[in-house]
Amino acid sequence: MSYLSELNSEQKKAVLHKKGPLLILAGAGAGKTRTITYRILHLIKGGVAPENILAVTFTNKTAKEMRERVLELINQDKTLNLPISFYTQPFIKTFHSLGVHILRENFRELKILKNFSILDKNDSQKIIKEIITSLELDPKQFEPKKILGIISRQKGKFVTASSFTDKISNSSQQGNEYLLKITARVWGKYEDTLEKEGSLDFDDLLLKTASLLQNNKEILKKYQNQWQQIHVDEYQDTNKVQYKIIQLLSKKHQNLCVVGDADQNIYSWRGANIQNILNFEKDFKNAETILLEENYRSTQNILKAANQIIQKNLERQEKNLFTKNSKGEKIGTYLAYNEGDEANFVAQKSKNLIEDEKVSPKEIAVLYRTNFQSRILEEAFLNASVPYQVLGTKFFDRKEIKDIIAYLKIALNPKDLTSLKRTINTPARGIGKVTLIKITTGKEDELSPTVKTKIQNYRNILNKILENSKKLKPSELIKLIISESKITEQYKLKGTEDDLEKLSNIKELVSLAIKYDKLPLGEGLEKLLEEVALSSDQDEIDDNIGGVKLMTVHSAKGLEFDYVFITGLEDGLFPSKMMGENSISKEEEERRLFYVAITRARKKIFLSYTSTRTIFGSRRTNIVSEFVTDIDENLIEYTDSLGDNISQDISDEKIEYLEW
DNA sequence: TCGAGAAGCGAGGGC
DNA sequence: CGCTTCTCGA
Repeated sequence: MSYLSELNSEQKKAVLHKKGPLLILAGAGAGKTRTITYRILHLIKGGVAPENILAVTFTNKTAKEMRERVLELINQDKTLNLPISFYTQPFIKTFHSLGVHILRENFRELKILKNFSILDKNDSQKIIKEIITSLELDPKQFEPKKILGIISRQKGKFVTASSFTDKISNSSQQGNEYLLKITARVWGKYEDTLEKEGSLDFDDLLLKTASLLQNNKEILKKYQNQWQQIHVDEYQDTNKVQYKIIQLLSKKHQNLCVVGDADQNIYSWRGANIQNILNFEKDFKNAETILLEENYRSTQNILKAANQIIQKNLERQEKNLFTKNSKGEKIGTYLAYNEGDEANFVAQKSKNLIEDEKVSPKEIAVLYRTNFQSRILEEAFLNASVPYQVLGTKFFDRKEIKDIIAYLKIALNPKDLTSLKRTINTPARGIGKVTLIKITTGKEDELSPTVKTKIQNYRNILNKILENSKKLKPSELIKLIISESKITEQYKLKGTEDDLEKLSNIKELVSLAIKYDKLPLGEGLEKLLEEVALSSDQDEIDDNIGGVKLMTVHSAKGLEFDYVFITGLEDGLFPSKMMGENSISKEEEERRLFYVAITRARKKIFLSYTSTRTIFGSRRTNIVSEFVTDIDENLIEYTDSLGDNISQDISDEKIEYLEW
């Protein structure tokens, strides 16, 4: 039982908990991953079959790490002699891939295509826009993004298109009544389109799973028996539908272990329902609650600052993180003239850390509230020749990659009109808008012979891909797509830097596909497309590249670094203040977001802010974020542009300094 | 149908 | 300021 000695008493309690609901409230850096993985090991050692264990996370990265860690623990354990194969592993997945798994296994019951396409947000938005136009409405007045946002939020609350229509006609809505009515109409058509195309959007992956489990006792029973021990990570970020899935699956055996931290609920805007974690003890009878408050990650100073920040929130479960780590360095702050100055400071300070203090670049993170802040930072890192990696420009979102993937998607799902539209004239084949309309509305005989030939050529390409999709391995199939579609030729013509990058991305796609080659034919392609659809920003992190990581605070959730820069700490930017959104709960969520940012750091934090910043081409004068002034003075030091402590010089003028 | 150039518009966080 | 959409001529 040596592994138990590696745990503190509370962690041990959680690991030893055998039956019934368990709520683990784990502060940042309190070892929750460790607790879950050890718990899974302990269950297996106690005789639970690995395949009866389910663990659900939010990102692929966490799922993958957890899976690897569990397998490692199992393999290390001398007393266990389990033949662990792919099919007898604990099932450790993200919510969305769990959904995909269940939906594919039950496609007949659901009357959906086995190889349904998964739409990303862009695809969905395009469809919404087309519908708005087709209803002879102005997409500028009824913004597709906004309407999709409403739909997505509703879907996350277990509302369907028809129940939404009922809901809005029954309620005496004020003001936005008209928008909601339009939304209901658009939504109905949107669902029709998805059904016709054999596609599901992100929300469907969860929503359809939940309703399947709710409406079909037999199927539910099967999964309840399959997964007798269920774990959920980041429980504070689950929405109503995810809650339902978990509640149904755990209903029979009642062995549900959820881990979370209400202070790190930062996704309410996409439906995360903080009540799920606050009400756990009410929802699941006889639940045991364990509090993990010892932090193993950060210095005392960092933790003190974090506690000071979060204590200002009213809606929270009282909890106080402590650490046995050393006091550590003070929190650095830098006041910049403008965003360029700020970026140079960050890049320069990083350079110093790397060169003078031998810090590994990958142990440094630069965080910001919004993605547009990354541009100038990236520029500064480039100029300073400091290796870096920007998260947020997803590989699978690049045009050249999406184009090739669209060909693949058609191979699996010929009804996928979204992918057809994407590929039919990529690369340019002289098939334009008018032709496309004629094809999709069945007026093909009206086309001229030359156009008909062009269409036929395109169809020949598709057929060839379709035939070969049953014979070739994923990477081979992609090579075939590239050669048949002649997609790379346009990039080979001029050979600009941009083109060369696209070509190398395409090469990378081929090598990325190789890892699916060893799976059974068909399944490999399926899994590849699943990765494409469900990959997240965090999954882009490549520790082999090893540069300084630049990312939003949201993407940094769950990660940790020795050195963390938190930039743009200006009132209105962070905390972000969007028009018409100044509720208390929004303010508290911004605060939680800052709390997440701070608790990423092990050794040292730098806070930076600028007195002027150019946004949308216009210059703005800022005042410092309340988050900076909320931290006790004696935890803070003031830094000059080289990162040297200048607190002494500045202490006299400090008040002015903070109030410009 | 295509591509260049002009014009207009919009700017949060993400599986 | 940068991206998308629109417009127009070839």
